[in-house]
Amino acid sequence: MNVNIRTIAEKAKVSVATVSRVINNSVKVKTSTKERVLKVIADLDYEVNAVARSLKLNRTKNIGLITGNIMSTYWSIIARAIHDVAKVHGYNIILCCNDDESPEQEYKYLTVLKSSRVAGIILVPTCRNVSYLQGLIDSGIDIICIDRKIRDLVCETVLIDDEQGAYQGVGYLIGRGYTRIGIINGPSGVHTSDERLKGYCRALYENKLEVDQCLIKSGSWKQESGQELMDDLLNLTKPPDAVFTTNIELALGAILTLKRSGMRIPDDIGMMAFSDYEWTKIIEPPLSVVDFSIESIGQRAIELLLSRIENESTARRNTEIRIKTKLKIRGSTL
Amino acid sequence: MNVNIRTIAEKAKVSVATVSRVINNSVKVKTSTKERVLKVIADLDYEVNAVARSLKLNRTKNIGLITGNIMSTYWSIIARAIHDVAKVHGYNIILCCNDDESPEQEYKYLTVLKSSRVAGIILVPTCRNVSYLQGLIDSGIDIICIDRKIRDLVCETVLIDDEQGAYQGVGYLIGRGYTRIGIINGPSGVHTSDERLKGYCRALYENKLEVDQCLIKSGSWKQESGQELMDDLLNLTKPPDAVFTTNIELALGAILTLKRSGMRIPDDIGMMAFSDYEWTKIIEPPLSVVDFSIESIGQRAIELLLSRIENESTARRNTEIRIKTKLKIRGSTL
DNA sequence: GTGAAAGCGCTAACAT
DNA sequence: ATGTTAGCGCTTTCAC
Repeated sequence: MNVNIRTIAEKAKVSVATVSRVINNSVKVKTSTKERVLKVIADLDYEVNAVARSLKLNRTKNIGLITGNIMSTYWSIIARAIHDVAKVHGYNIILCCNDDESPEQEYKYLTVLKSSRVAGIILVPTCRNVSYLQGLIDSGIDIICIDRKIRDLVCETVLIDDEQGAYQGVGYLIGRGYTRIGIINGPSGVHTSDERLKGYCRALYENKLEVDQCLIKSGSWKQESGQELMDDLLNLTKPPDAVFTTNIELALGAILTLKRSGMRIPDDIGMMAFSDYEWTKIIEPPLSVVDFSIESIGQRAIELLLSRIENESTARRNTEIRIKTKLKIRGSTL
Repeated sequence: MNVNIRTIAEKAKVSVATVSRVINNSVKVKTSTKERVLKVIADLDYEVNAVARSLKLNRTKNIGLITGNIMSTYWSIIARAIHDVAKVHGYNIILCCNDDESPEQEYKYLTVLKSSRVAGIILVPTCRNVSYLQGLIDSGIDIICIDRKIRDLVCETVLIDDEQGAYQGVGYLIGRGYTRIGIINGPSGVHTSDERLKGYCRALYENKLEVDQCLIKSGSWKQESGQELMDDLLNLTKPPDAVFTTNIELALGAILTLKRSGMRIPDDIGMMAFSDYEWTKIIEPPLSVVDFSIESIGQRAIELLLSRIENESTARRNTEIRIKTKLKIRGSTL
């Protein structure tokens, strides 16, 4: 027995329109009437039916977030940042995890979110449904991409300065005297991996070091992958004297392998990772990293999105925000 | 220009009722008609408006998850497990983080979720809005509590065997010869902390060791708290010879303090934590823990919820599922 | 097997 | 300042 706007109207002896006005504070309502209505609302514990309101307005207060594996620190920090800002503005987050980078899953999430009339979407794109995405955007759905830039897509995007970050990190290793530097990377073909690899290559190139394909390893973003790829590097005829891993899970796996093989960091091998996390400070030696503000990605993205939503902005913008990186040197590098 | 069920009906020369029947596969529709309708739907890229459907049915396909800080590994694993099962059944997750255990925030989330007609709610309760919660449950909203049992609330609940877990862990420490065992705990008054403390006390008691209040420290669940409380323990006239931390963030903080003070684990001090995580294996020495399947909590909870939702179960059940713990002994204990 | 029509709870244009 | 009413897009009862 749900109490609705009509029940309130009857009890308060006003029309439903007036109740609606009171609820929304839209038009001036005589103070005495307003108070009477509010009293009835309080007495009956009335709450608006958000679904009905959404149907009428053709828009919900929900924001879709299509992200990677929420169990990974990285995505969870971003999700949290988005959640917090959204909350302040009265929006809920619908969480969609697509950790295996599946374009089909992405497509499905997008259609479901569209069908449920979300106010907007923040997306970590697989970069495969480009024309579908452009269609959604052009049809007026507010979408912000994060973490990856899609060439040929007109869409506001927030990402890390991946190339520059890797360049800094690898450049530092070179400066410290390492000459055979391996890289343990995510899947190739993915924006983030490709950009970080570019930075790695540029650092070598500018320092007149040869790029040895044997030293370039790529796999999934997961810890197990870090373990295996580090094994591969160790088994090389000429193994590396330093390794750069492009995320923190990969670093975890790599270090695990190194420990098992009895290699000493940083003497036998130097280690540096892209992205910092809490446990990097308590391991022995503490890990040197390319650091950046992960939450900024989420914050900038949700701010961008909310400004589109609330200003009913419909312009086809192609903004690109790049979060800066900076080195944190600890004990894992000479 | 949104295409709706009426557009489809007109183009397919049928009534809206028939279109609805096709969409929902509800009643038998003549094959030829059905195909004609499906063709139009495909041609026009029609998708049902989930909001309108929800208004009619008075229920959405969204499930509210009110949890702790999603950035903490623990909650993210649970959220992920819930998400995955929900996805298979066609439900979305609305993520609500309440990491500071605020009853007001919890109340607000509950009202918002109710107002947006979620199909059900999975809640990590603050244990403060008990009568309000009972009201919601009795009014027919399906709610599953996780991680904490609320006395006097008739509600299906999934939690860890906290008392037993702590008992096991502390019992093991005692068995290894430690006699002055400190505990770094979460906030007192919270079910989880209290239960784990009980287990700690029981282990001491059954082994004829005195419970020294100086050795019982409680604070927030966060890393910083672990750092500070470990400092306190170290500054005691008679510091502990082993420490049991009741979650993994606290362990991280405690270890950080230990490292800074030059204490050696496990010789100067033994360490054991409640709950395992990946990095526990790469630190030196690897951490001994009381382990349990975190995702099981989420899985059991969402299964319980879905069975209530889909069977339209309205019984006032008081099921209590407890996840079992088991020791993982590594190098941080003698 | 199919259609007509009521109605879910709300907002907003229009009328008074 | 307030009331009347149409209609958002859908499901479902009832009638044929």
